[in-house]
Amino acid sequence: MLSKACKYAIRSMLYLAIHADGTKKIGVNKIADDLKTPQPFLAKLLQQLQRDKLVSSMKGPKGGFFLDEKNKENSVWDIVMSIDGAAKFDQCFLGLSKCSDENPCPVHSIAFPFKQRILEDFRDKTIVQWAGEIKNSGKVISLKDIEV
Amino acid sequence: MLSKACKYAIRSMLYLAIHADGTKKIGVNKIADDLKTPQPFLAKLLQQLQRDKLVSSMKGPKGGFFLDEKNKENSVWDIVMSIDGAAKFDQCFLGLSKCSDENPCPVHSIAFPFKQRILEDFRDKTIVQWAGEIKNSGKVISLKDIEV
DNA sequence: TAATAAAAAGACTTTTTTATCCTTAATTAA
DNA sequence: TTAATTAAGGATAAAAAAGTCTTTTTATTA
Repeated sequence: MLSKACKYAIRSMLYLAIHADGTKKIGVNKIADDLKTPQPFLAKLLQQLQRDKLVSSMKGPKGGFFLDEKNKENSVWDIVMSIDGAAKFDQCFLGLSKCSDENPCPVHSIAFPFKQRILEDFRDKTIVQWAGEIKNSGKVISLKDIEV
Repeated sequence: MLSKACKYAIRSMLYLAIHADGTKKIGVNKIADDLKTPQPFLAKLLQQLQRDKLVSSMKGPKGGFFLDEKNKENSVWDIVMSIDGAAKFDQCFLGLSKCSDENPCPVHSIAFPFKQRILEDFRDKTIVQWAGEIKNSGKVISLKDIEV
């Protein structure tokens, strides 16, 4: 559904939304370390996101990545588009090239509502909103990875 | 979630459940053609399923693949296990190595019920049951692919 | 202004997944 | 019993995804 690349990207962006801002930037090393993602690979992804104006960066000492006010108003869906593209996400669970309410695969009735629900969340909530929910949730919602 | 290989495998098996039996076997060429899957690749998959006793086959003219009574009592989950393995299916939507109710990723609350639901269906329904539902459903449920 | 720290960029490598090809074995029917 | 047909098996190839390395650019601070 989502490539590893895209999963890394989404987690990094939410991580930045929570931990970084214009005055406190965070470098790839730190991010990759916390999220347990391959460092140079993540660097590539952040570069890509930066090109698409989804994340901001500064070179040099005290430099790093952060989200400016505009970046924060983007959605998780924008990240998916930048890394995987829309087509990748919107695929039939059983691989039919044309799977719809009229022409459903055997699991369409289960898979479609789920995809819709995730899609809504991804498309309609801004990154700050996500970050807020993560921070204020009673549960300890994870972005950092704990290897098992 | 599921590899292409696994999607091809599931569709072929349901296809066989509906269209073949001990007296009418179907060859890979016909299956691959209807399902629009790469023929030699599908052959490999059916071989694998045959080794795991999920599908039956006969060589020679009038030979081909079919499901015997035992095969029909297997589940779609058995196919997933044979081709992808359980681990592949049960992965966190955002890639956390440990994602659970106690340690949820930001989309766990949406993704988990979906995975459970699919898993139940895959595990608890036999292949004949699937086939029956597909045949008797009001809708035209697709296994064959129509390229767009 | 020099040293340093960090991102940007591009080329490259490795691994995984998907897909093909070729030879052998089994079965059927003429 | 021979020709035809179809699966089984193994080796290989191609494509995609994941990951690394090296050099260049930009900013900071001493």
